[in-house]
Amino acid sequence: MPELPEAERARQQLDRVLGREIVAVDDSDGYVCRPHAPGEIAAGLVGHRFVAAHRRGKFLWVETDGGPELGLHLGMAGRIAVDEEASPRNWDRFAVDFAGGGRMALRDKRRLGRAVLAPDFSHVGPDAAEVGREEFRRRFARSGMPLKARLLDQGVVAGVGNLLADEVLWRARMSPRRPSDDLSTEELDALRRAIRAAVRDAIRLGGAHTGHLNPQRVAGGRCPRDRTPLERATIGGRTTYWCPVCQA
DNA sequence: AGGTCTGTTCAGCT
DNA sequence: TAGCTGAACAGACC
Repeated sequence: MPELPEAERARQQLDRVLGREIVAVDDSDGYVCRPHAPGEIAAGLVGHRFVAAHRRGKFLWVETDGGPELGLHLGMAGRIAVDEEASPRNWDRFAVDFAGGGRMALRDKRRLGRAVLAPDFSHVGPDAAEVGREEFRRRFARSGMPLKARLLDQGVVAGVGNLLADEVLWRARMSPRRPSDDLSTEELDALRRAIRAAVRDAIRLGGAHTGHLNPQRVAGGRCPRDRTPLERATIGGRTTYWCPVCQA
């Protein structure tokens, strides 16, 4: 389940194909490549070269030399495979072939990933690891949604998924149910620091599953701080674990 | 073997 | 319009 750390690893994979000439594109999966008709993405890319790979939150995009940008999203189970053998069961939902035989593929069992030409990121918030203090204060507290739901909204701050959200709230010692417009300026700053620390650690340690709380996100799980049995509920539409004592 | 769960995004509803 | 619900995907797991 890719979150920001996994998306960053994917971006680093895309760095490996910069400069290569695109000779063919498989955009035949009409669901992953929606709203494009088969052949549309290919027509936009063939003959060009990728020149830079970018990421904001979980959204990836690749610049080309004068052609349109290619947007990529890993969905829930996707990854970027560079110069790997084609997968035996057709899990390559989108692929680009380069001159000389190299290949870049969006490998995604679930088909929840996306490939799109000229992606629009106007509705995507600033990257969770980069967002500044003033901007975070301004954006985050504009709604009374529960903290958990607000963290998951990629239009507010981009890159926090379900596991990372629980980790952030545990670090910040805040209840996932608390209304977001209830936080003081000091608490908003503390929440932002928890986001940046959790994201930074997750990137360093290799993924969103590496947090302190994550091993306890199971039946019978306990708070890593005070050993209290964790609460479990659906908040913001997602399974949420938290400590009822230290996250009051 | 069938039912439930998984997570993200988006459409559609109130 | 803010906020919630369910659809979409298809495999993992019990």
